[in-house]
Amino acid sequence: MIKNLVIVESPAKAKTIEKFLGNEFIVRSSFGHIVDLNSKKLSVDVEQDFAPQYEVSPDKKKLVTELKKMAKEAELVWLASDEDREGEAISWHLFNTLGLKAESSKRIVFHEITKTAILNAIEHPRSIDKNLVDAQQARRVLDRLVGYELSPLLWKKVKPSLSAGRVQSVAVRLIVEREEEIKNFESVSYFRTLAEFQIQGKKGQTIIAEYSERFKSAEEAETFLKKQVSGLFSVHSVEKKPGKKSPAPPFTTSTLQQEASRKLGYSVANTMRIAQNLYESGLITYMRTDSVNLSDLALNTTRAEVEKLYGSEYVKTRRFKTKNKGAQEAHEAIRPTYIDRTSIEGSREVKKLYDLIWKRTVASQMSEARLEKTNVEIQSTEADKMFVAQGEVIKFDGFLKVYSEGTDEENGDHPEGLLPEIHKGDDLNLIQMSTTEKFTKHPARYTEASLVRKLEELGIGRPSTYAPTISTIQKREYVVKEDRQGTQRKFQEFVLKDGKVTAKTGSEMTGNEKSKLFPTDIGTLVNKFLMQYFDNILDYNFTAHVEKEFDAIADGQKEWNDMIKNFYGPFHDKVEDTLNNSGKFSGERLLGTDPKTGKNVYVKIGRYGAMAQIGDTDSDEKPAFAGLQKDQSVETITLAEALKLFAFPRSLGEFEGAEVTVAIGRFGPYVKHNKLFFSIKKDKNPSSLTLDEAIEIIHEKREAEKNKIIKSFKEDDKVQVLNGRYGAYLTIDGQNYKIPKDKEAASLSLEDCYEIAKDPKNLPKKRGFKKKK
DNA sequence: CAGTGAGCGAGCTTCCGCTTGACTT
Repeated sequence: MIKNLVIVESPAKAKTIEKFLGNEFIVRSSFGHIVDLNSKKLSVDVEQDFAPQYEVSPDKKKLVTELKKMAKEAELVWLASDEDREGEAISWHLFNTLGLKAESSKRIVFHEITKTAILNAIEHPRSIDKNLVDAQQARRVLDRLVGYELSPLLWKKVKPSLSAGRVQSVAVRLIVEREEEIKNFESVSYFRTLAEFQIQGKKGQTIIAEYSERFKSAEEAETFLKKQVSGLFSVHSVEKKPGKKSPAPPFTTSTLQQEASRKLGYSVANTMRIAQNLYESGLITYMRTDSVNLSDLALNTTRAEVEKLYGSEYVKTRRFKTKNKGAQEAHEAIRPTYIDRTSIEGSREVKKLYDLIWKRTVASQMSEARLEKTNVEIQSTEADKMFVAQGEVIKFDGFLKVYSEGTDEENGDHPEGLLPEIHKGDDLNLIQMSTTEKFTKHPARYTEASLVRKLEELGIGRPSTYAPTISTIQKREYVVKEDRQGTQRKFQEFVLKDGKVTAKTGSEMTGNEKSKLFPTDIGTLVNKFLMQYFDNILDYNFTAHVEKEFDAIADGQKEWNDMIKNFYGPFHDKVEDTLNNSGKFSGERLLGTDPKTGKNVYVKIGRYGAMAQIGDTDSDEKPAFAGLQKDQSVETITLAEALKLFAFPRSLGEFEGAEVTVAIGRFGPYVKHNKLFFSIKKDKNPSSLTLDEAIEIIHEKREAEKNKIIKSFKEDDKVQVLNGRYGAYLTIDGQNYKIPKDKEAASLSLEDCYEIAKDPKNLPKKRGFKKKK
């Protein structure tokens, strides 16, 4: 007989709480939502007040059966899902699905996993807040209607299998628009002037200052420098001002992702995987949170730790308030569970992330750094404006002590950090002055992490969806994350030294990009389509606007079905109208005419992606088609490049009595020989590939094939033991089997292989998600 | 995995948020 059954959302949380509660309580987890709308259908009854048709999620069936049984046996069931919109809905679904009764179930909430918080929650149960549940239903239904009406429209008008949604489509829009800004950006050059002086009478004491005017042209810059040949320099003013710096608040999901990207180079998904690992080992608190709040327990232990490690002058207890409006704050900030664990065991990447979290948490509870800022103005007898040098000296490091231990570039020594002792009226000797051409920079492309920051700022998406959203827009091929090589750029420079001005030119790399998000042709096209017909949903304020309505529903001021009705009417009309009254949206671009045939040459997005086309679709003759290559774009491809694509398939000659051809397929360029395909690697150009090179590619592939075979059998050539991406596996007549862990792949006999194939356990499991293409 | 692209039509694709494993050839 179970006395008390407590249900929380996360199994790791269940384990911890069970320890606090003693043996009259059993704690189980729901693993998040247990019911959802069916993914194959709309599952919203538009005619019946938008009634959602919930089903137990397929992967939760077994769990629900177990929980049902336990709930029946228990005297009291405590619904302890998170204290936010989704959490309230989870409790409500548990109540309905498990068949609970009001008199034998209670709803409790806590937003930190400490003994006091839990015991306090048990003392103050409440009932399920149906208004909050309704706000969640509105959110769920709205997202379903938008996603499941817009996506099929895209399948018809643009390309199959595409998707659109309240969150992902705005993420794509941000990236597309940033790229447009960059394309339209006109870089302007200017000249920046730096001078190095020596303080008279003080050997070796130098100071570097910048002239406070930037010159627009090389002529202006050169004239200025020539004038300075006869200049006399002295200190016009020295101003010292105290300053201070305060630590950042503890981590939320979004700030953790940003910092781990900046300082450790982790992708957003990688950070979350490692954090999950730390959480499950009990080393950090929950990693999907929008709160910067620390529990009293955490504040106290951190204070003690700071005092122990650095002394009492470094202690400053702070409570941070979240500035983020959409925050629901069901959890604490991300922090080490035990702050006195200054380091942990594990892989390098796990240790580094823990270290980052530890430092950020500790620093947040330390005193501010005190600085002294110095501003020196230097005058020239030959110039109207001042040369300025700025210095910053740390008088008391405070929280910076913790950061300076790591490899943190942001707080590394600034060259202007230290200024020599200098006074008003000091005379200065000019050592050297230079004026260098610089260029204004276009706005930065998004990284995964900076995109998350922007989404959070707009209140779009939640801690649990930032990483999946970024993966979705890449999976749909709306955006790609990649490195791109920049170009060399020349710049001019004038140097004044020993009374002479010399002109120089230099060259520098510009436009190098590392792990940045670029829109693809299809991403750009889908965005254009959605902006044309559904700009209200792509509006950066759309989410903020509906969130206000969800809040009104949660406050009981609005019925959720009314809200959905008001939205759905015009939205659905627009979907229907677009469906019936607009043609295919292919982004077609006329490049020119084919010199051979005189026919028009187009590029556009088709059923299988970007393609070039010779001839008109409505003419009697069927047009010729050719797919674009991976690195080509509908936006930038030229007529000559497009025409080249039609030179395939191209015959190279004969090899071993069969024709060798080169062509470009769905997966890039390939060589075909004897009905076999051989991919051409990126370093070779298919347009200029020779027969010899093709034969070499064939030999390489054959060699690789040979190494792939661990074992084959004369008696039955259908049976092979092969080396795959995930280790050895067995294949019989095209069907693959796993090799049990207790068997050695290389020493399998033919009988062993048959034996393995008999056991259905060794069949590869079907993937949980859909196959690619 | 590799011959496509109009149109015919079958059958498929798709959302956001809450949570972990299971497991890929």
